[in-house]
Amino acid sequence: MLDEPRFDDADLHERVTIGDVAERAGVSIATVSRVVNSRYGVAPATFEKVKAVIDDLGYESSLIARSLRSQRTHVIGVLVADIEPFSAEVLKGAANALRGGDYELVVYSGGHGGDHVGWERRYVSRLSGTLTDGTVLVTPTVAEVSLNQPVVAVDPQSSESAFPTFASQNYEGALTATRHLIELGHRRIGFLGGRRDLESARLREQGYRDALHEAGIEFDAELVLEGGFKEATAAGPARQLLALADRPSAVFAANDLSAIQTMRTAQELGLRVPDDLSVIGFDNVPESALTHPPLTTVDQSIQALGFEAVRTLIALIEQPALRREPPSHVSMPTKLVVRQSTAAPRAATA
Amino acid sequence: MLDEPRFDDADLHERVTIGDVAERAGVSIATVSRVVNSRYGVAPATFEKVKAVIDDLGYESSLIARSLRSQRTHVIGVLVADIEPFSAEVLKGAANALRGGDYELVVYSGGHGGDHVGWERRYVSRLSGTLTDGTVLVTPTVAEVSLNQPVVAVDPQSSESAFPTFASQNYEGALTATRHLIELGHRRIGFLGGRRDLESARLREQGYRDALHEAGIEFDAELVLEGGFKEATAAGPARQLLALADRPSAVFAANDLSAIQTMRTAQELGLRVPDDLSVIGFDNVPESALTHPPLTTVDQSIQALGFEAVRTLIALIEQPALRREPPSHVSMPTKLVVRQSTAAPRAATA
DNA sequence: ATGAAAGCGCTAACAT
DNA sequence: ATGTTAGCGCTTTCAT
Repeated sequence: MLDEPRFDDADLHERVTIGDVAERAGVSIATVSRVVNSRYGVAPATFEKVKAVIDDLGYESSLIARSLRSQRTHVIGVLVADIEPFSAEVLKGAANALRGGDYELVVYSGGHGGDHVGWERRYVSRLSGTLTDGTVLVTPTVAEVSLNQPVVAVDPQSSESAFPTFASQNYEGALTATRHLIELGHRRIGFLGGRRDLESARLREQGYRDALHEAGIEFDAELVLEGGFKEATAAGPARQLLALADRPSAVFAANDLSAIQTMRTAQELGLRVPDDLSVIGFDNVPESALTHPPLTTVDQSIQALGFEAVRTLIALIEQPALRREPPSHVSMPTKLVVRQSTAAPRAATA
Repeated sequence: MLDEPRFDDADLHERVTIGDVAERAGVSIATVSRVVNSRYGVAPATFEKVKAVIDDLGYESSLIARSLRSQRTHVIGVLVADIEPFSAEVLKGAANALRGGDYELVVYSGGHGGDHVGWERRYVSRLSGTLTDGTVLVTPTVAEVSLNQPVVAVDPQSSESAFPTFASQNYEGALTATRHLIELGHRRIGFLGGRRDLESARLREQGYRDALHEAGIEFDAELVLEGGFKEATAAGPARQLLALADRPSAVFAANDLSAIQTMRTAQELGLRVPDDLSVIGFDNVPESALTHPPLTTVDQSIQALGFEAVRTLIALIEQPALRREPPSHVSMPTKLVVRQSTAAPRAATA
């Protein structure tokens, strides 16, 4: 029982290397390596002796040193720009796909919130061919990444890409969301768009436009702003939308985060949701249920996206022949989740 | 525009190494390294020339190779047993602390859900001294990890540990949760505990016991089971609790995941929540608002835990002198969040 | 100002 | 069966 615990030099043990083990066991480094990797050609007695020393010293091979030399690391990399509700759900799905298997997961996130186009190119080349056996790109800012190992993307730039992609039926989901508002009687519907470089953002906008069109509602460019998918970037456009002289009675935000920000902005402006303003989001991240009122949104199975992406990646890693096949482009269904942030407009029955 | 995109050899570009740059620029590897790391002693003309080649070739230094040689990597490691709602919130907080700074984040998760005691010892030694400048341990299974670089822990084994720890006021939170049930009129209250090796689990059980005691309710060992904090491990104990001849009218689950599992089990057994059974959780992960009915729970600021842990870790990395100070043990307040899974017991007013 | 060379911890040929 | 050796891509002395 330590009286006054301290992080002092006694705790700063030097790392035990393969050389330490070799020396102590009286064998060569190569032999230790063989034991560690259960290679053939080690005498049972030597094997046991080395194993004992390994246990004794508490040796663990350095993944980094090993990955520098050998091909397979049994590590899957996931590259995210930031850890926020959407990517966190992807990660949960990815972790789920790995459970029980013999792959480990390394998530790499830049500290800059991915505000730099091409960040993943940088990270991919910094990590791959080395640490990981394959990489999952989440909402990448580039459509192509050249790499000497398998890559798949979740919520890609384009589903025409050269590697497998995993997305939801964004167009259909956006149609459904907008129709929901129209059916409630809204005619003046704002759209707070996402990152235009992502296919998902483009398709959601198209769904919005087409739903208006089929309902005979004229498109008004004033009502369409880009919110960038993040709370910080959505704040300005949301305010702009709600400050309009002829304010929309409803806003379809291209993801939950910007929908949540829209609700916050509405509140700041003294607008009540859904009485004065209906808000609908997209994603159905868990956070969307925590708002007041709870957010109506379009559910996409984000975890399933991450799950399938990892499954496919592992298949690609283990069966190189598959890499010659045309890449699959998975598109998953969405579902309207009606909660309490949408209602009929106050003044109208339209 | 590719007609039928394929992942073929043309895409499998070899990694550009420092040697490629050196060769192309007609300088030595050492010089390129100096340019990359902005070291002194490079002629302006050489500097520019090399920089041009770097841009041209799209060279990025390998983090792995670099970390093998040099001390500082500007990467923070977070070790989690699995990516589930709790750890995901910690990660969001950690990412938040890194935003705008010049550290990057690597999350390492074993594929085995951390079902192996001491897994983090393994991962710490596999990664550290190399890839990362410091490590955040999340819900570790060991109290001490010896390492030649700073370590901090979130939701530790013990807040007596030799490194800084970050936890919530688990005892107080559990008191509050149990009192809430008692105030509603419950007398027969089950407790679905967590991983006993974690201090949080032990404190929550103590809070439960003490709240019963102060209310003059006799402790019944039959009503206390260990649920292991995960849905899979909680299922059995939850069923056992609800199948009791003298079934509890309320259950306090030691975290939200086991509370959610308890609600699910109740439903399977035909029990309505909260009419036939009240359920209260602990954590307030976003998922807790998604249940039917929404879960009453004790909120802990999980993201803040992750945030502060990273902040402290960075301070420890950048100011080695701090490592000689006694480690801080942060304890954050909790808050009861009453939603709809708790109510007065049906038959009694107690 | 620049290059040659050693070496970080490890694996994989190649010897023996 | 085991050891020797050559790197993996990089940083860092130490020469020049």
